Amino acid sequence: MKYVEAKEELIQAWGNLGYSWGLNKTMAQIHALLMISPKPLSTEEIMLELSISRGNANMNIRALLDWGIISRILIPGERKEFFKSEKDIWALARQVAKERRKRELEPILKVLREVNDVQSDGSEDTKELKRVVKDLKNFAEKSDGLLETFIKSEESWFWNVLLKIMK
Amino acid sequence: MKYVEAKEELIQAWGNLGYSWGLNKTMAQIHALLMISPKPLSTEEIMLELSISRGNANMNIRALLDWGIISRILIPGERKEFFKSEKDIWALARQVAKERRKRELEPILKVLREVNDVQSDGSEDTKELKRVVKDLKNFAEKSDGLLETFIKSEESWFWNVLLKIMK
DNA sequence: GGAAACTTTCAAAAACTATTGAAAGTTTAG
DNA sequence: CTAAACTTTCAATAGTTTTTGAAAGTTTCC
Repeated sequence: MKYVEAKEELIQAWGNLGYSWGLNKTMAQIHALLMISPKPLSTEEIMLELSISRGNANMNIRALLDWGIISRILIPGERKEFFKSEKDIWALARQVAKERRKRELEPILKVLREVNDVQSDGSEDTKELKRVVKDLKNFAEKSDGLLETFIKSEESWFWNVLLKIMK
Repeated sequence: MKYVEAKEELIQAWGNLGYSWGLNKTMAQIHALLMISPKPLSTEEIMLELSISRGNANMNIRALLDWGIISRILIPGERKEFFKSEKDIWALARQVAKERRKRELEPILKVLREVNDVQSDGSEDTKELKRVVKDLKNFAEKSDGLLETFIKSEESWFWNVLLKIMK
């Protein structure tokens, strides 16, 4: 397989995966492009490589900065801003986990805690609801704890533990 | 908090979480409704409770069946079909993990394996690409293994192991 | 100051996804 | 066989998200 072909396939595939991680398509593609680029790229270069508009590039670059998975680079003697991606996939995964925890898990935990003290009127419906909420809450809290551990962990330590589990 | 209020909040919140797990909004809401219902519901009842159309109800029920997270129930003496959800959240999480592994992780692994044998022409770009692909592949394969273990594991065993990790 | 280089914004357009509901299809009971 | 009960389909519509690009804003340099 040729370089250009491989590059395109990879951007495509990473775009899809990023999408299922909660980024949007363009965000994920910009990230993929920066991942495989040996040097930082400017907005201009990103627009050109991915054939996207200036506005689109700008917005998604900002979103990536916001998620903390790419960073702004100032090159001496250049007026443009350049961007580079965190190349360590482990760090990236941790960052994504952190964002998603904040954006997704925390809101549902809040609701579960509220709903938890629904008035029990003794009916089947209420009983079932209470049971389900209890289970969900338990599950969500355990997941939250696990995520927290993951986010704070060291790569080698984590994989070693998992290796043991997977045996 | 009153029952009806709690029910609505929960359907809403579960709808959002389901969405971030890869279901769509209505799918997730139908699932939430079935989760908290003590008895199986018919399409009619689902339509009514969620104020959605027949077609929409039908399609999303089918999608849930497809994901394997709800099941069809035949009640003797009734001609309608009824549906109930898997109530064990652990089993549900495992099922979702299984589907997403199939839908998301497998395709990218395939691409990574293909892209892996790009011709190295000695340039910086090619070197960087190879490096990134190697890392991604390593990460994706480890994740795949972990997911596999999770999908096949027993609840109590899994949480016990994780509890130990999290200390 | 003012012009060039660059970044940000945002309303409009395009692309994509979800929903409706009526019609067609299927199954069951008598 | 036929009517009633129920399920499925799908073209049209509604709703949401993404993208565009031109204009406005900002920074830098002489």
